[in-house]
Amino acid sequence: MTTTSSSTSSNEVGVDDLRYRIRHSAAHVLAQAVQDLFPGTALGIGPPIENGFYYDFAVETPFTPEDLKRIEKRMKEIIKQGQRFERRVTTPTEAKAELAKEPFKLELIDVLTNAAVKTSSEITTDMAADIGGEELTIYDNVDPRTGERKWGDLCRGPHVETTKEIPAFALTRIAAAYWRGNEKNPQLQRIYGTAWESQEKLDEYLHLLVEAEKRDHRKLGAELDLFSFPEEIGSGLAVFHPKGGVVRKLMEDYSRERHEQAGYEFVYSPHVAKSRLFETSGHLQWFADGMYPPMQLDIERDADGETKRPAQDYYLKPMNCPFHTLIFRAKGRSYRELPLRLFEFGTVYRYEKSGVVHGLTRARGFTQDDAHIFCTPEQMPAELDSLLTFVLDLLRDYGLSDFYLEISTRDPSKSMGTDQEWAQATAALQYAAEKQNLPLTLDEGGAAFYGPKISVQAKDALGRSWQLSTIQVDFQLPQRFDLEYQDSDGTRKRPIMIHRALFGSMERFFAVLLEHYAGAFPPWLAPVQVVAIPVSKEHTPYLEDIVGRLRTQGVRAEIDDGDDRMQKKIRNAQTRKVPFMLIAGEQDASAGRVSFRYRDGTQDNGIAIDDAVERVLDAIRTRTQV
RNA sequence: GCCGACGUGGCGCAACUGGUAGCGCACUCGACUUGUAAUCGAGCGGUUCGGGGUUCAAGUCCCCGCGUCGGCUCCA
Repeated sequence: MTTTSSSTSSNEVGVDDLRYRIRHSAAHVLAQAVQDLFPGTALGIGPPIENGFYYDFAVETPFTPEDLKRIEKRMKEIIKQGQRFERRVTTPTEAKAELAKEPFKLELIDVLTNAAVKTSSEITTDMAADIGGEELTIYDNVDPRTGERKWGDLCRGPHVETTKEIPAFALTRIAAAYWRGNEKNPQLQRIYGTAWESQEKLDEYLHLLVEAEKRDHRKLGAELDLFSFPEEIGSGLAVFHPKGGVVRKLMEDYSRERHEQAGYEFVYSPHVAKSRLFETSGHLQWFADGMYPPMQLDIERDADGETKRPAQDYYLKPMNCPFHTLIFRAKGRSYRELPLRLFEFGTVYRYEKSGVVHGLTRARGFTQDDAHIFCTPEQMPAELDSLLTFVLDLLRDYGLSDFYLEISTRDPSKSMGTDQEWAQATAALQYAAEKQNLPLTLDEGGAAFYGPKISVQAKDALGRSWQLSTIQVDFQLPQRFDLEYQDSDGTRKRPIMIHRALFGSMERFFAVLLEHYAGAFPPWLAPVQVVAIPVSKEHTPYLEDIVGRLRTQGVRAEIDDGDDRMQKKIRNAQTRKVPFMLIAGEQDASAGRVSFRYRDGTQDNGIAIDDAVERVLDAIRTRTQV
């Protein structure tokens, strides 16, 4: 599942937390089991993580699922022994002698004991969790009866007292991971596991995984006939089918309506542009890796085949901002026009590495609900403030309600502009974010190349966090494009640009909603809102009248007049996750009434037709879930 | 991009250590006409992702592409 990790999750573990100790200890048991079963396996690192733990190993042949079962069995034996975790302080020299056969541990000792390196970003959080500390310590696993040392690992702890205090765990998957997270380093084999303070908690977590799999938007997308990724088009490039098209159109329509009310103006821009544009914007310098290679057009040759006029490079656009700056620049601008808010559902293309493409949440072509706000420095704080409120309100209308904010700051190695500009922009964002009274976290060095950002993270029905909206302050593009407006005193000034996308991308937001609702969209978004089911054929005309009434009111209502039995029709509507089933047989028809069945199986029988129609319309109008 | 797994009719799966493909759902047709999750019967549908190779014989083995999945790195 593609979620950003959440630091406010209830699963978060602090160093002293019981779960942290259980998971860290489980990682040690895992490593001991692996070294028992596969002698000579060198160890990487094995920290606790959200919901579990992992350990990296250097092995000749990757682990198989069968190996995993054996390892799990061995771990259970170790846990049963009740080995004690014993802390032992050591020195670099001693530790190196002891761990002479562990090349990766030797490297860690060097990194840890080298003060110059220690303060740098060389040490990742996971590494620090695993081995970092003021002094070097080794944790030994000791047989409680004989006192014999069974195993040990360079580690700062803390751990549980004995392995018996690992009440419930499971190994979940095998994967490869680069040593120290750097793709230039060798790849190790990583085993992931999950561990909890009780069997119930473990079962709960495993159930959550099953639930998440059922809700997987890629699966639901096929089942509900919403979208697909035809191989012929290319990896990461989706087509929306009619049913998915309805949902997407409704999402866009409502968004448009709200943007109109909030003072945005709609613009359109093409999908390709000459290299010059992206040179000016800085994309070719800073974002080229994420762009499709150029198309070379308009080359002219003479009779000998010699080039008379060189080719022009055209690029697919990876972002909409350069185009919007050109709209701003298309004429002289006055302070009276500011803030100028330009909105576009802009489709962009990014050359994602083949291994990262993931359904609609990580596509190579996607449509941003993108806007760029050009304003004066004085207007910026108020604009950011109202913008954040607007964002959160709109997301709530789509059924999300659990948010936290994240501020991403500059990565000096991947950005342009001056420190002062970045500081000013970051401060403005910080101020706006704090006013919202939502949890706020810091993502150091996570900003785009042109400016810092606030992102709105939303949690879905399963408690998973998704990065949705981003709001970025940008001093750079106005400079690079030499944007100006004339102020009231007649002088020319440079506007500030705010980039913002609420849904991030329509495709990703579609996927988030699909998973959030497990395919059971609220009536206002449901592709089919009502299915009418006659008990027998003779009641079809009766229901046709009602369906006709609903349709004239704009309701997406159908009648199932096929040859199936009623029970089958109910099952079909249920599988399609239609919010309202309207059923009528002799009883209802003779009384001018109709019966409801909902997706959860509840029914509400004998409702007067007027009331039934109003009930449907009301749910749609108020965007409530049924 | 890297490591590993995988790729069989629209979908979900089956086919022993190589002997030219079966099932369920969906779809089409026919019969049945039934108050809250699957009526019965018949039929249509696959050059087993693409291209090469090994073999008397390849869905099964080998190579190269393309794509998917789980991670790593990266990211909306």
